Amino acid sequence: MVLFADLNEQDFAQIHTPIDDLVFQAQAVLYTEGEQALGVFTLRQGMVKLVRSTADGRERIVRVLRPGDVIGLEALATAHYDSEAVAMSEASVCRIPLSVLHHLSAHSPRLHMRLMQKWQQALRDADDWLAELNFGTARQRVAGLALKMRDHEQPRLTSLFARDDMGAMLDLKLETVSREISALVRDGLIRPVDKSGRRYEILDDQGLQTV
Amino acid sequence: MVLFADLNEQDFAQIHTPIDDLVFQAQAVLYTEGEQALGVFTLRQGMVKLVRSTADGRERIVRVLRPGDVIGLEALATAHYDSEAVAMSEASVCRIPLSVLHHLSAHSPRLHMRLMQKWQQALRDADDWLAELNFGTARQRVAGLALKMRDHEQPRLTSLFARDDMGAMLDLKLETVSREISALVRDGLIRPVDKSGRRYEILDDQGLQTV
DNA sequence: CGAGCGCTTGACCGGCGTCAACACCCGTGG
DNA sequence: CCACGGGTGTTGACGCCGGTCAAGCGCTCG
Repeated sequence: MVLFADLNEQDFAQIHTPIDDLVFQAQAVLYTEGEQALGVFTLRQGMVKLVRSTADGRERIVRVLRPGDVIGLEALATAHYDSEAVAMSEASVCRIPLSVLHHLSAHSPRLHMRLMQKWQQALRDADDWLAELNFGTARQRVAGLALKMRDHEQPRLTSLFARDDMGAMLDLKLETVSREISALVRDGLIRPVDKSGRRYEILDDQGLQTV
Repeated sequence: MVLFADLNEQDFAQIHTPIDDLVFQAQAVLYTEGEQALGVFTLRQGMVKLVRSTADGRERIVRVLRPGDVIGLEALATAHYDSEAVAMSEASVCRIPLSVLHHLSAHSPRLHMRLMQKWQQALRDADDWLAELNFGTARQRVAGLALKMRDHEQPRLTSLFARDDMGAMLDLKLETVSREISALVRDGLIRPVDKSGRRYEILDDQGLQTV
């Protein structure tokens, strides 16, 4: 598993509470902003978006989590979730009770280390979203998102999202997103591989970076 | 201190490496992006900005740290800094060697808890900057920054920054920042308290939130 | 086959960027 | 003491990028 990969037998023996395997449908809500936390999730398959509502009611996607990421880490510190988590596709997760993590992080240096890496990665991701995807022209943002969402196994392919979701990630309107994607296709930087508008092939990643 | 507030004698006895008190002048660089990390800093006085450079050379301020915040937490996980840290005013800090934190976080549950709270706070801050300050119109962003930078002791007062720094925080040009501040003053929401353009009094915080 | 949803495209307009001039503060030197 | 110069903030004119409103297209599903 994501967090337990390098635990030894002694560590596992300390886990007395069951760890659930769960599957959420697309659009299902894992938890809501401010909700009392039961546990932390690790993501095995699918994608999950973290959504925040501003004081005046607008919704903002602050990050997208992919397989291997931890969902709701903040619950470890406060027992509440800071944002809403919504499955963007069918998502299979493990739910790990807070008690298990609190106990193990104090008694297993291996899990302790692993958790710290996850904190660091989450913070780095958050800063990346701000510095790379929410900075500059609409063209630059869309190009940046296409690069960030490259497939790990097949780096020539990338996954985009519903246009209004992309708008909420990049602080653009969905029409602008659509226009910029069309422009990237027209300029020969990417090419759609299906008719859904979600999967694209990257033809010129050098060009995408220097847009 | 920020991290050591609730340690007991036994914990302190485990600290064998000196912890330096340092003072940085305004504009001084605490560390640079990617640099090998010597330690983690806690901020006692002053303000520090975290700056990232994008692939194409633009500079982006991802967060501003204030007294009580930890600078360079990511070094705990990777021994490298993810961004550049620059003092915005004279800043006094403590530098805590990585070895001290690694040792204590494994042997003192109190520091362990404290560190986790700092990770959570840093992540929440990062998401706040994205969701509240980099979303919506120029007016909303400037108003949001004024609210976020309120003085803790005197909530009617707020500290702004050099206009180009504010631009790098909000993804606006400095002229736009200047115009929007002038507009907020003209509309009676804030009022300058000195001639430097840095300190303002908040006259209508309800109005600022609902801009 | 029609209804509905999401994506695309067009026309128009407003907000923000660009370029420029100017005001103000402060330190320096005649 | 005042003149000068540089740095920073403000304000104006104008153009372009992206938002708004609307129409149209293609896919999916009933």
